[in-house]
Amino acid sequence: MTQKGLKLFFDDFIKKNAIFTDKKVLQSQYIPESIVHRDEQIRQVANILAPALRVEKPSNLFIYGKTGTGKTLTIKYITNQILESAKENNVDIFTLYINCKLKRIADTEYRLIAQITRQLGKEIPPTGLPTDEVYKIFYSTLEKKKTLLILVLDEIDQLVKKTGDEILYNLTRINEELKESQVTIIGISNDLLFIDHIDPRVKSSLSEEEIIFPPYNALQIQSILKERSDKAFRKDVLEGGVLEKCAAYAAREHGDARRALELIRVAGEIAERSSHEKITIKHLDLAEEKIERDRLSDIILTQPKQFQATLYSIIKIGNEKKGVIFTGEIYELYKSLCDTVGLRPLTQRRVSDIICEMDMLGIINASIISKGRYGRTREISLSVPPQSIPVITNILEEGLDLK
DNA sequence: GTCAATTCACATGAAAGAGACCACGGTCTAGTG
DNA sequence: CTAGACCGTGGTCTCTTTCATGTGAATTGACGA
Repeated sequence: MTQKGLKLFFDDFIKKNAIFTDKKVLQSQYIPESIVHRDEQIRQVANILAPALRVEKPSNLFIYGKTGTGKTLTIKYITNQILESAKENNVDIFTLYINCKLKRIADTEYRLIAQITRQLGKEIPPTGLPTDEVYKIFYSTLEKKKTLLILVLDEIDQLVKKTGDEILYNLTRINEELKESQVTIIGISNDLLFIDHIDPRVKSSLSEEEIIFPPYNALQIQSILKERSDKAFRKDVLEGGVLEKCAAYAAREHGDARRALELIRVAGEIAERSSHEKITIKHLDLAEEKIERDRLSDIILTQPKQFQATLYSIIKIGNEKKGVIFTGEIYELYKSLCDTVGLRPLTQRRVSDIICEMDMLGIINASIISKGRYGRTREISLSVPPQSIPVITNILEEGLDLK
């Protein structure tokens, strides 16, 4: 494209009838003015948190629900509202929202406490201090504030899975240590069985109240999509059936509204880029493919070489022989691959874990089977759509310098 | 034929080590008046 | 005399290894009918 051509391109871009009117409505951080299909949950949460406005400590609260069922959205919405009323009535409330899954921010005990303290306005070095020192600093800054802190810990199950439930025990004991301030904890978890796996003492004090967010059904997702897309898109850009199909996709995945919104947004982007005036079902299919592909290459690129080598081995074996693959085969190929690439091979123990991680990430399907006399192993198959395999192979070969 | 013991090929768990990163306090060094 | 460089100690964090233990059904082999 010449430079003059570029100017034309941009001019053209502006003139063209944009598909979006307000794209951010479809992004996951967006908080709408009203939340549909969650009246009951909102009422319950509001009831539980309302005492805060009278400076009484609300009960700790635990919220369960699969991804994309509006947990985070609802909590953010309600805490915002509470803050507003608190401001009007001159009540001293502080709310903090922390996502425990964020890497290098709040995914260990130290980091979580440090992050909370930072948000309270006290700088804490990212490492180097003993953990109980950080606790002390946290207590004293909170004590100085003399406030009621509502602490929202999103994806708390991830944190506990990684670091153990000691941290929860410490958190629930905060109030015993504090005189001037109080803390209410709201835990949000995707894992419905999570609470059964933690220490009973912690359990009783942490989940004084429990609320479950059920998945949306296809109809509900449809109306959510309808409402958002009315704001996000220019009128009549959605071809008939697109919304319905999009909702159906998402309902299939345990009613994940976030996914549905992402899907329709990406479909819109694809349509816009290919200068279509309307979003069709074809765009939707393309969008689904693109999302999956982006997700995969994102995962692969951010993983260490060892992970890539293992995945490459799996793909290679999968190409050569149809059907299922076993851990032993992968490890053998992986070892020789390390030899050719000049990588120090990891132990089988570690590779076994890597395979398990891949399963979690949804790149492969692994299930443990026993072949009786012939041992016990994982039965592995790729769960990547076949058309993506060449793309992935390319990425891997590049990452591993195999060309 | 039946049934318990054996056996395979890993899975899974726990603990601990290596190496990167970092804060803190003490000591050394060079520059300044 | 003092600010800044430098060093040692002690801490966290991630990735990994080492060692130990667990596991489920095909196979084996003893046993009795």
